[in-house]
Amino acid sequence: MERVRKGERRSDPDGPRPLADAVLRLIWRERRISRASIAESGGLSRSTVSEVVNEILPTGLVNEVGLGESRGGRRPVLLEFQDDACVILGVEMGAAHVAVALTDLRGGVLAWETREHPVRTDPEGTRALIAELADACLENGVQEGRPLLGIGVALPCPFDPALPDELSTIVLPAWEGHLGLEGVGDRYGVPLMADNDANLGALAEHWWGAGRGADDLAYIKLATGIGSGHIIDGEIYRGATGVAGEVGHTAIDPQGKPCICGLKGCLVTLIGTPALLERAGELLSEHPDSVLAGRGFGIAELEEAALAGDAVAVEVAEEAAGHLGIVVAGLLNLMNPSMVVVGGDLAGLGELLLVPLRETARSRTLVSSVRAAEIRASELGPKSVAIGAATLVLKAALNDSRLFRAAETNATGSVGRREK
Amino acid sequence: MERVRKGERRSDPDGPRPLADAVLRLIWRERRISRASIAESGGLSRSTVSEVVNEILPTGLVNEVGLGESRGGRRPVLLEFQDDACVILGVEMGAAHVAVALTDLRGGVLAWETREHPVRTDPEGTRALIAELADACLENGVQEGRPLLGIGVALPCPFDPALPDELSTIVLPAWEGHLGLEGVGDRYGVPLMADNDANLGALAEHWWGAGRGADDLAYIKLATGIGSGHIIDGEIYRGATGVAGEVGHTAIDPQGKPCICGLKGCLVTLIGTPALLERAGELLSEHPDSVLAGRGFGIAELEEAALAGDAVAVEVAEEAAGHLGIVVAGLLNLMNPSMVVVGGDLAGLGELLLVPLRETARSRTLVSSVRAAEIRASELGPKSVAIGAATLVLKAALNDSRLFRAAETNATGSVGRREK
DNA sequence: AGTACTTGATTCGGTTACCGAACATAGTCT
DNA sequence: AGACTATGTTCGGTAACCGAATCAAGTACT
Repeated sequence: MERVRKGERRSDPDGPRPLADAVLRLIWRERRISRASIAESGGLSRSTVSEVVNEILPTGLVNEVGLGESRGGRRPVLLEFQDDACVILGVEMGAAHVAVALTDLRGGVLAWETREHPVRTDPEGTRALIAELADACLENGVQEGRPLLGIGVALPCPFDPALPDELSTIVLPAWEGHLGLEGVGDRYGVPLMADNDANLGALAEHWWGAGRGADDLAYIKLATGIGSGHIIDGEIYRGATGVAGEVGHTAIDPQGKPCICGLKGCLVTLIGTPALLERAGELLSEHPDSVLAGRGFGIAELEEAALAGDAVAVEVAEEAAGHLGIVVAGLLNLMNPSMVVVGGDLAGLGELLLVPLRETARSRTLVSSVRAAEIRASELGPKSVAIGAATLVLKAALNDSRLFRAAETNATGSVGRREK
Repeated sequence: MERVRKGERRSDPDGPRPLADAVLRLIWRERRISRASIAESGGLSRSTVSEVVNEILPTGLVNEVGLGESRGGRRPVLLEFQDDACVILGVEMGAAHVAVALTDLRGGVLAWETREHPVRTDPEGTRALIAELADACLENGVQEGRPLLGIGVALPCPFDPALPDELSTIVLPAWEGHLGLEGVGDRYGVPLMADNDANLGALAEHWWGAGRGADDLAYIKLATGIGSGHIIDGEIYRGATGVAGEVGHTAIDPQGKPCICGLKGCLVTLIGTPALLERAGELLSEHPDSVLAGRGFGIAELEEAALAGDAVAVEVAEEAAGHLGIVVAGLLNLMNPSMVVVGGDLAGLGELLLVPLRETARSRTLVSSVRAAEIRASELGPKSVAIGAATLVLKAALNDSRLFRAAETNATGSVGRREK
């Protein structure tokens, strides 16, 4: 078990408490653990652990919950992390919808609200909608007195946390380069933090979903656009300017269709949602017996048809898997993750997508350990990005427990909202 | 200026000294700095800095070298890092040659020895050759009494430092999976550490060459094979199993020539050294007036001809740049480094290679900040890998100065060799 | 030149965050 | 019952810092 990183001398009594935070993280990770086990796995003395734990207990994040099994001596007092001590809001801004999840401190979704909205063109309405859905989540999902820890926001565009006020004007021109969500955080008196949607999907799958235990993973989000998020050594990888993961515009076929980006044959022109629907339409002319024939259909219907074994839908999915496999192979060769998680529109197809995807990817990768990387479908499905947004806040609080302390003072008898 | 990471409590008097190491690193980085400036930029008190510096001075790694300019008060005593306090051996094992560099603590090459050798098929002879060249370097390049800090080794195959005894049997079958160089380290009584050659090329360019200041960079090594090394956040990135950077087998043309790896149209089948020579041969039949016509030529002659403006050679280089550009574009989109450094066989062509490379790469990348990544040629040329091997040792010592202390006790009056 | 002020370096006492030893507690094993 | 073992707490000790005071050596103003 890795040693706890010990703290440095503090001059400021309100400063960070590295050791207390490290112990809190350990308890969080183990869920239930005794003081003696903390000392052992953290490389600390029992006296220090006692001291630190007694500092943590009054926060309510950890409780003593009875005794464990004896290992030949006195039975240990079990400490348990209280997953419901706080709640977190995770907001997903899509290109054309908003979703809000309310989670506990273990990634569990307590409430979920989503609505279609022209996010790209209506910043003011989007801000109001986020507040509305957040209120709804807090009213439906919160038990009395549970403080709100913070709000995480997933953005459908590149985002550099180093420059939080510089939003990409390419994807969201109407937003004029700034998010303007400070008001939402102020409304509840909690911190607000943001990141790119694919990054947060990757984070969620790493913490709670298909990617548990994989410290180096790539998450590929298939939708209208195609992006990837990368976890490297357990942390979100953003690249030099925060725009890593623009995997959708990898050129597959130099002679392919022109893309909005100005290039030809980008992955997104082949397997972006519009391309999939168009391809299905093409195939329908040869297969008038398909269940999709003669009616309008969207990606949900296409997915359903594929699962039902419809020849056209299956063909579309297999072609998409082939194209995606080429890019995944390049990704494996270059970055050598231990896992690739596929999320978004087609992830629900499961093995129908994964089998041809794995075959293409593995036939195009060289080194055996690269080929050994697991390729899986998202476990969290459409909620992964919003859950990841909430996880961003949880991660920050576990790294600096002052966020927990700030939230406690914020607990209200009402739904957690604070009238200022 | 970033704060120095303060030390944890030590129970072991021979344990690591994080603060002393951090101060030493700061002095190394600034080269000349006063105690007061260390306190300021490290976020420490002057009293602590005095104490720590007085602990460092007796090691001889840092000396007081006179007074600096007054800033309105007493003139500061300047401390200077002694770049020549130790020497380091950097060994490059290629597929068919061995090179050894002796460097100081600032990446300066004090001696350089290289010889052709069938490394792949002759492990025992290679080990003896490494020892021979190392001896030669120490005899030529070392001033009396300079201790040897350690030996770094660059390997022409994937290497996972977590499993140092499992060598890829694909690239080096005759080595039977283990390096067997412990004897060389023992011979001089110093530690020996290894890594992949492209990783070490990246490290060298990041520390001393074209990549200085770029905390996220990719280094692409063009040779018989093609590999890349990646620096992420200032550290070598190895991926989950230590084989990241297998960029040579990215598929460019699914209908292309078969590659030794079993795929078709890999980058290496288009711009690996043999492919370049073959392509030049093809073009010669149409251009009998080329300076290359009617004689045998290797990559050095091809490079020379291109620099002289020979049409065939220039055409080969430009085609190669185009193929490489496609892969570089994918790399930029995926990993968003701030710089790409091209090293190896063609790097000497300079702008002749870089201009078409930049054009292809930039025309195939989307986000403006990705396109802003600089694409440069290696500054360290053929020595970069061996220098990087030495840098691996330097880096380790700067992270744990006990290595320096161990080396001091090892100083000999002779060439640094120790008869055991 | 003399004086006030500034910056640099050292000394020394104080504080913090840890450890270790001793002890109380509560279990198992024979 | 007695020996032994593991858990948790108390308490004194100490390494690794800081801060204030002091000495040192420069600049700036009068």
